[in-house]
Amino acid sequence: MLSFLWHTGFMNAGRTARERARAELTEEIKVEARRQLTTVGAEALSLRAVSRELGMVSSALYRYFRSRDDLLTALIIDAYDALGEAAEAAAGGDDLLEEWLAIYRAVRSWARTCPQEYALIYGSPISGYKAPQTTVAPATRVPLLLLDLLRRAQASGRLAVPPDAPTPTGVLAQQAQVLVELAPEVPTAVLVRTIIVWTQLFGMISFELFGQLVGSMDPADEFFDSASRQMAAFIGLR
Amino acid sequence: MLSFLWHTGFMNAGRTARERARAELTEEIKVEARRQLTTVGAEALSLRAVSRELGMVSSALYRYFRSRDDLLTALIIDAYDALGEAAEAAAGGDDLLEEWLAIYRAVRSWARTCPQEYALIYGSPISGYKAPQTTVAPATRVPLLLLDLLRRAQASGRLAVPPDAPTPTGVLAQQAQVLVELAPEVPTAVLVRTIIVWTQLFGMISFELFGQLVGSMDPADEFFDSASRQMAAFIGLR
DNA sequence: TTGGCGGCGAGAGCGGTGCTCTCTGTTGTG
DNA sequence: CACAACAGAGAGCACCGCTCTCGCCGCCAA
Repeated sequence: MLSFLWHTGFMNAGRTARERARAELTEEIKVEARRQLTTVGAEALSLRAVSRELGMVSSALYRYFRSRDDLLTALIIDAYDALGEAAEAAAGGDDLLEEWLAIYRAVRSWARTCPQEYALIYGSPISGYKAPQTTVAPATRVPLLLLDLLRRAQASGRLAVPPDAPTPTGVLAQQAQVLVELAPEVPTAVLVRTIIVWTQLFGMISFELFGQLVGSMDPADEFFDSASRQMAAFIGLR
Repeated sequence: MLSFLWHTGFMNAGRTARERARAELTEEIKVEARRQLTTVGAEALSLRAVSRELGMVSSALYRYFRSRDDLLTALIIDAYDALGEAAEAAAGGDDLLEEWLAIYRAVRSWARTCPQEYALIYGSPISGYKAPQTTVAPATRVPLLLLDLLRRAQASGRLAVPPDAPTPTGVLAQQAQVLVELAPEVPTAVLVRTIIVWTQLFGMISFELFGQLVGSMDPADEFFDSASRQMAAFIGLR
C-alpha cells in the first residue's frame, strides 16, 4: 500500500490529479447531501438522489462512501465539528457570564440554522446505524468548552458553589471522576450540575426545533435567554 | 366464522361483525407495528413487513390506514397516551416530593421500556410528516400532571418560591399566561422554571436513550435521581 | 327472499430505494 | 511500455410506499 506514505505526510506536495479529484468529489457529495438534508430530513436522504444531482450514476457514489451509513457518519462528524466551531467562536472574552450566554446563543443559533444537521446528532438515532468511535471526539467539543469556562471561572473566583448543590456520593461520585480529571479545580457538585445544565440546554433546543414548545414558549428567544441565565446561576456562575 | 356469536346476540347490538373485525384488525396492525418498532426504529418501519407478518397482502393494509404516516400518527398518539398513563399512574399520594420523583421515574422507566416509541414522540420529527392537531392533547398529559402537582403543592404550602427565580417580563410573561390560566395559584416565576425543568427532564432522558451520556453518566440511575431532586428544589418543591 | 351496494383481500404494477456485480476505459507507476 | 489500481456506467436484485382493478361476500333494503 502506498497510502501509508501519504499518511506520513511525506508526499503531501505531490498529490496526483486523481487524488485531488477524489477529495474534491468526496466533498461535493457531502455538500450536495447537506443541501438535500435541508429540505428532506436525514432518514429520507437518498444516495440515488444525491448522485443524480451530481450527474453521476448511483453505483459510482459507492467508490466514495461504502454505504449510506458511511455518508451519514461523515455528515454527523461534520455536524459535530460545525457546531463545535460555532460554539468555540463564541467563547473567549473577559466577562465569563457573557461568554456563557454567548456559547448558549451560538449553539441555539447553529441548531436553528441547520435543524436537520442538529437532528442528525441530537435527534433519535438512525435505525440500524451504530455510531463509530470517530464521532465521540467531535461530540465532546461543546461540553469541553463549558468545562473549560468553569475552570477559568473557578480560577478567577467567579464560581460560587451553590450551597444547596449536593456533593455526589457512591456511583455518581465515581462517574464524575471522568469530569474531575478534565477539570480538577471545579467542585464535583458543580460538575454534576454541569451535566444537568448540559442536558437542559439540548432538551430545550430539541423541544424548540421539534415543535414541542409550540403553543407555550414559541418563539423561544426570551425563554431561552432566561433559561440560560438561570442555568448559569444554577451552577454558581456569576 | 364468528357468525354463531352474532346469532346468539353475544356481540354489541350496534356493531356488526364486520365493524368489529375492522376494529380488531386495526388494533392488530398497530400491535404488530409496535412489535416491529422494538427491533427496527420508526423511520424503517415497513408497511409491507407489518402486513406480511399479519398474513395479508400489503395493499389490504391500506383499507385500515390511508398511508404510512397515518399509521405512524396512530402510533404516536398511542405512545403519548401510554406515557401519560404511566405518569398518571405514578401520581397521587401524600408526599408531594415523593410524587414528583415517582412521576420522573415513571417517565424514564416508560422511555427505557419503549425507546423507539419514545423516539417517535420526542426524537427528531419524521421527514415529511406533519403532526396533526389530534396529537397535542395526548402530548400535554405529562406537563399537565406536573402543573397539577405544583397547584397542590402551592395549596398545601409545600412550594417555597426560590428567591433567585426572576419574575418574567415582556414577551415571556405574556407567553406564561397560557400556564397561568392552567395554574393560577402558582407564581409565574415557578411556571417558567417548570418549563425549564420539563425540558431538562426530556433532554436527560433523550441523552441517556440516544447514547449521548455513554462514557460519562451511563448507567444514569443515580444521576437521574440526583437531577430529579435538584430540579424539584429548583422549582421550590420541598 | 333476493338484488344490489359496499367493504374487503388478492394481485399486478409503477416508480422509487440501497446495494452488488460486471464491464470498460483511464490514470499512475514499476 | 505494461500492468495494476481506480473510476464510472449499466444491469440487476430485493425491498419500499402506494395505486388500481377485480372478484368475493357480508349486509341492508325492497
